[in-house]
Amino acid sequence: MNRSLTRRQQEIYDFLSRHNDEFEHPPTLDELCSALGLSSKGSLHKQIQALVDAGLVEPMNNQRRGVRLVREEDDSTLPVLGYIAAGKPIEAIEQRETIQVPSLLRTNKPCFVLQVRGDSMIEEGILDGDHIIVEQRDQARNGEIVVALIDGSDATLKRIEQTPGEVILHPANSAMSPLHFSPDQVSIQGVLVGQMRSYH
Amino acid sequence: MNRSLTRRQQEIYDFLSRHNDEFEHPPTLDELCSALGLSSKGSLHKQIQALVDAGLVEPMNNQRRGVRLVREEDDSTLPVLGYIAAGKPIEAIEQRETIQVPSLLRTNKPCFVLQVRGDSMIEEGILDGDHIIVEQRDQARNGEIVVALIDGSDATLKRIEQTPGEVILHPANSAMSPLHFSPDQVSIQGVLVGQMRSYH
DNA sequence: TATAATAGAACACAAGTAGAACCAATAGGG
DNA sequence: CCCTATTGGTTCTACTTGTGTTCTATTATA
Repeated sequence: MNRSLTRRQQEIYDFLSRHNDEFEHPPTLDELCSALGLSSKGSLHKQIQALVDAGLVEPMNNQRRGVRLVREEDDSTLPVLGYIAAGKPIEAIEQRETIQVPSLLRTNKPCFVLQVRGDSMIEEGILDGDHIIVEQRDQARNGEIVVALIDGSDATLKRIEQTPGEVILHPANSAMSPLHFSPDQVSIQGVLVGQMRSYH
Repeated sequence: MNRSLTRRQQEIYDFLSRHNDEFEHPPTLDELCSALGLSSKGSLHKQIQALVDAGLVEPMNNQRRGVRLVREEDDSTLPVLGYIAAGKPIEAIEQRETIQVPSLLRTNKPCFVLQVRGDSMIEEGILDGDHIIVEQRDQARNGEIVVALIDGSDATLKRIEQTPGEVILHPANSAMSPLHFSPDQVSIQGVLVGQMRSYH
C-alpha cells in the first residue's frame, strides 16, 4: 500500500496539501491540470489514482471536487503516552489511551500527552497530576521547557539551557538544583506546548 | 449525515450565516433566490434540504421564514466571557467568543471560560494568561476555588472558606492576605473545574 | 527496454437550474 | 367564525453543465 511516490506524485501531493490549507473545497481535476501545467485530466486522474492506492487520498467515487486528502489523525485527540516524573523513565500506560486536546493547546506538528508526577515544575504552575501537551522534536531553543531523556534512561521535564559545552536543566522548584550534563547525555524528546488540569 | 457540502451548498450556508448575524428573521426562499442569483425556488429548496440532511439547518416543516440554522454549540466549545483579575469586575470581551474545551476539563452542568489576569492564584498553579473553566453555581463547598462577586461589583478568583458569620477568600500568593467579608457581600458566580494553558 | 508521464477523445454521472403545479399557513373581510 | 385571497414552502419533471472516468496512443526518462 505505502509504496514510495514518484516525483510527479509527490509534487501533486504537495500541491494538494497547500491547496487544502488555503481553500475550503478541493480543486477539480481541470484546476489541478492548469495549476500543474498539464493539459490532460486523464493523465492527472491516473496519478491521483496512485495516491489513492498509496493511502494518501480518499477514493473519490465519482464525486465532484473529490480529491480529498486522507485526514491525518483525529484532529482533536492525542495519545497519552504515560506519566513523567523527574528522574524516572516515562512510565507507559498499559493500554493505549487518548485524550481530547483543544487545538489551542497544541501545534500542527505531531504531539503527545503526558501526565505529570511530582512537583519539580511547581513554580512554573505545573502541578502533580496535570496533563501536558508536548510537541515531538529533537531540538529546543534555550528557555523552552522540554521532555529530555538523560543517558537514554531517565526522562524529565525541565527548562533547558544549552551552551556549546554543556546542557543545564533547570527545575522550577527552589528546593531542587539545576542539573548539568554534557550534550551527548541529553536527548530531547519534545517541547512543552500546552498544559491542562482538571479539578474534579 | 455529516457529509461534506458541495460548493453551492457551502455558499448558501455562508450566506445564511451572514444573514443570521445581521437580521432578526431568516429570509424567505424568494429572498434567498434573488440574493443568490437563482430564479427557481424549487431548486433552492432542494439545496436547503441537503443542508438539513447535513444537520446544519433546522428542518422547516412548512413554516414561514423557516430556514433556521441549527444552533451550532458543539458540545466541545464553551463561551469565553472575558478576563478575571482580582479586584476588578469581569472585563467582558467585545464580541462573543468561544473556545474548545475537552470534556475532561468541564462538568455536565453549564460552564463558561475566563482568562486569568494577574498572579493572585500563582501558588495554585494558575498563572497570568491561563484559561479557566468555571461551572456556573451559586454555592460552593469550603476549600473550592470560586469566582465570587464582592459587593456586586468586584469579581475575583479565590479559595473559599465559609463560616456561619463570615466568608474568607484566600488568595494563593503569599504576598497577599486573605479577605474577610460578611456572607451577604459575597455572591458566588461559579466554581473552578478546569484550567488550561498554551505555551505558544 | 521498462517505467513514468502525457495528450486527447469519448463517456457517464453528479450538481445545479428552471418552471410549473401543488399544498400549508396566515391575514382580512363578511 | 367561516370563507377566501395571498404569501410562501413543497414536490415534480426535465434539462444543462461541470467534472470524474476510462481508454488508447505517444513521448520522455532511467
